[in-house]
Amino acid sequence: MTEIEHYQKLKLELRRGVLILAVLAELREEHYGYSLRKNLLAKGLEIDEGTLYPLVRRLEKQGLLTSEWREESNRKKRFYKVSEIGQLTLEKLTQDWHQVEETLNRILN
Amino acid sequence: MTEIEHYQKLKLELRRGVLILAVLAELREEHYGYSLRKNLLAKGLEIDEGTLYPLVRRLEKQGLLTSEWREESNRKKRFYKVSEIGQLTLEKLTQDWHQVEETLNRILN
DNA sequence: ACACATACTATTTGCCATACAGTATGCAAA
DNA sequence: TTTGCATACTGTATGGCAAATAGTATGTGT
Repeated sequence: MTEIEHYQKLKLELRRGVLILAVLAELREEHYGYSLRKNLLAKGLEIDEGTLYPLVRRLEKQGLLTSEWREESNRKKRFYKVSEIGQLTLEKLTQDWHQVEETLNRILN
Repeated sequence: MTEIEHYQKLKLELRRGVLILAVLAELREEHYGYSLRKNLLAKGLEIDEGTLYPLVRRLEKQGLLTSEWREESNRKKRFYKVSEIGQLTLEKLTQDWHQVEETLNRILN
């Protein structure tokens, strides 16, 4: 493994925990998979389908969001939205995030 | 698994990628394992030994830091410090971090 | 004796990325 | 008009890696 590959891997690790939080936050408003992905991309977060779908699946299994098949524009799509528990979890995680942010920035100085 | 356990796990995920960056940053100055851990703790980042030691071992294997056994205060300790490559990687990752920070905060609003 | 200092490892668990694998719709060119 | 291509849209399998957990072990000062 080259240095560059190592670096890329570390960079991925950095994104990792953030994904869940981003998805939860974005799903305060209802989205289907594709639009969720596009929205996150527009805000600067690229996430592959093969990463996103298992992720929402996991979050749903944990009760943090709900999903429903519906037809829209002649197409069946699966719509996701945070549950109440998901909303609470999001709020707590947001606080945790700000703490992590502070701590790391303190260390980086 | 209960909701609380899920939450705790997510919180851990959030810390995850940050650890490497924190360790690299802290090792701009030389430390041995124990003092490294104490230092990070003092700055608000708790990290278990069982996490820290494999981590530094990994970073060393990747060439991001060097280590050396030395005696100090009648005790042999293993001292760690970032290498040149580690320093460069740290700088790049720091930029990446700030970008992640921006992106996530944008999504959270 | 006890607490603290110091270092290290094995196992378990879970997740992300990668790659693979589709269906359906609209539109343009042939 | 049908072939083909783009893009919308949704998933699954697996492999490798990493953090947490729960240990082992020795030394030192009080």
